[in-house]
Amino acid sequence: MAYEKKIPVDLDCPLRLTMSLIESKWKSCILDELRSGEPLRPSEIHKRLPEATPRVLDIQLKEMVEDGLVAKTIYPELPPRSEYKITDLGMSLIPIIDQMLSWGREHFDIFERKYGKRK
Amino acid sequence: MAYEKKIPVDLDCPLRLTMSLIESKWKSCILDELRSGEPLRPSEIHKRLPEATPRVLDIQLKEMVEDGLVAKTIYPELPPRSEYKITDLGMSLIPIIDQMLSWGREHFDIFERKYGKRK
DNA sequence: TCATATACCGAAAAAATTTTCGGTACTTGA
DNA sequence: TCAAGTACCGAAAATTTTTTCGGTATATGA
Repeated sequence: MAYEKKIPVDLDCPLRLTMSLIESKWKSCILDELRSGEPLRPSEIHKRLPEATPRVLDIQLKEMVEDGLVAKTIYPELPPRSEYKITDLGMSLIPIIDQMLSWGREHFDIFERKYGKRK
Repeated sequence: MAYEKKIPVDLDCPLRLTMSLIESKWKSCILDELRSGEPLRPSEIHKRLPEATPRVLDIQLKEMVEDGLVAKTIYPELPPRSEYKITDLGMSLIPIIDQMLSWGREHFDIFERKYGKRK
């Protein structure tokens, strides 16, 4: 396989288990994009997260499918079409995503002051 | 400086801002250990998180101090003594830690079945 | 015909993170 | 005297994650 984590998830501690499912660079954002329940094509996800390379989205979506957070449907069409849809398990993480979103919005100014505007 | 992140926190998106403060390997666990408000010495934190090397705890605590999640007190004694205490800002992340803890406990069995017991 | 788009994958490079090891300096207890 | 503990830091190695680049295959529209 092209790319594989040594240990898929961390089973030692419930906190690290949860973290290991969402801690890589774009997974939490992908969950947020899929939260409506509407299935999205990879190119559409890339349009919504343009700073992520298509390759890394591909890799992380694959892991999320493996972990059961997202379901993939491949349509045997040409040109190829596939869709990713959040699962019930993935949806159960949305309250955590929500809390992180509102924490980030609430405390944004502290870090903007501290580390300055970027871009 | 010995070790420094290129970009301390990610200011582009509130979700990634929050994630960037806690996503490295032991930060969420450190917050959980400090949540009582009781200051802990580095050696004590290491005792509670024995799988983390003292070096990585040292590095991550330093970043957490820099980010304002933890406060450090150095006592000018010999042998040296220092203590880390969670700040109000760090404490405001505890509800997120709690949700991740209970999510992990709730869904532990799925991943144990899937990826097997380790250790 | 030819560029573009679709989805995906391999391989290598680059970057980031963590581990390992050793060293500082001083104390206490065996 | 000597091992162990305290906190910390530098440097290099190892590992993990992300980026970059190119390639597969086919269809559509200019």
